Amino acid sequence: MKIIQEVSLISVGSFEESKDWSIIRSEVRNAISLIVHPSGTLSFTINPTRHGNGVKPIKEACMIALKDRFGWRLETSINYATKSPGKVDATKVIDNYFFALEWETGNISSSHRAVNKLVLGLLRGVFLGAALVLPSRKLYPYLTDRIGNFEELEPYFDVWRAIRIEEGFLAIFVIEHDQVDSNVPTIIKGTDGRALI
Amino acid sequence: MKIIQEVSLISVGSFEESKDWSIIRSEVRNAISLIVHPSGTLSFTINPTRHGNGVKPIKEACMIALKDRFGWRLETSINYATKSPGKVDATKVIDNYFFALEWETGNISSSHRAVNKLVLGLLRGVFLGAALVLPSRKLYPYLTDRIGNFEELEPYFDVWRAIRIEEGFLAIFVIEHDQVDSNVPTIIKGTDGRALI
DNA sequence: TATGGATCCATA
DNA sequence: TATGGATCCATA
Repeated sequence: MKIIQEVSLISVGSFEESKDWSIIRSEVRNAISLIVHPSGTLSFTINPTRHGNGVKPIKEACMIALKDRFGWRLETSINYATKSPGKVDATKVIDNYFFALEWETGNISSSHRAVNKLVLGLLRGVFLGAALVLPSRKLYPYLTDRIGNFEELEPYFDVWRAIRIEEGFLAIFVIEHDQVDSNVPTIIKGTDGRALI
Repeated sequence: MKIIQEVSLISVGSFEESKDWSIIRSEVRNAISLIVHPSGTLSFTINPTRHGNGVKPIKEACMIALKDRFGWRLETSINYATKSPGKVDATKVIDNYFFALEWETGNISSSHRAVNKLVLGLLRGVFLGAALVLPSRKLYPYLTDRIGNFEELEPYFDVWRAIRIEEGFLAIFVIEHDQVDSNVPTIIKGTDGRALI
């Protein structure tokens, strides 16, 4: 899988220039590059059937790489002191602080929650930085309908940029397939939502 | 239907003390009170089957009342100048400004988008004020699974309270059934999502 | 094609 | 019971 864009949605303070971010960024880039399809190949080729590919397996390889190669923790429950929202997909601990990563291939509305959650962690000071990974609009049509995608979230960026925060960093990685090929198998869909009809 | 709580999530400026808000508030309260089930009765009685009631018809009566009795516009497309997100459920025009209302019975993640959208309208200055209507956690178990509900959104309030804004007002109305009765029919579900399995 | 939604799933 | 998600629908 390739990264076609990186956006610093929130960058207050020096984290963006830190060594920590430089390392984390390269780990995330590296892990994303390890997502291939079909398995056994060296790049991510998608069958261009509209809404033809499920999203569940896509995240796998990236999460495994973050965990096994770079020592991240997966599905971390975050304690925000009081009433805490749930988990984030992956975290890396740096000097007793968390860097949090959310992989967003749920519904686009779920992407709003994901960003809100990362922002909350920054506000509470439990995250030093955070990142969201989501598909480009070019990949979007081939995946389960209404999956979160960069272009549809972008009009809301001003909301998060208006957050009053003392320190915090939030990056967005936009991912896309490397090639299109009707001969590769589609990615299997789960039984969620309305899949069984 | 009854309103069990009203929260001023954002209140910067004088809108909350204005005559406009006093009128709009009473219109919204009035419209919500007109939601009944089964139809023909005088209150909202729900069949307490877990996940047994669809949400689509619930909004109906309220929207019709806002439109027919109080002159609101439904499904208003909002022009936020540049890249604009879509529509809000209902708007009332006051001195060339909009008051916007979102009725949230989509997935809880969709409630995040709804608030983000209202906030964006406030930031852009196209809304003078805004309101979100959503079910209480007590009503929640009887509706389609994972519907937006107040208690699950509440942990995120600090995110929206941290928005840097010069002027704006955002209220949340929490609604609930008046009675529970196993003898009333369940509210019909649509064919959306995974309904047909 | 684009956007808000409605529905049910998986897992702790 | 609680939470993040995955899936397909309806409509303009």
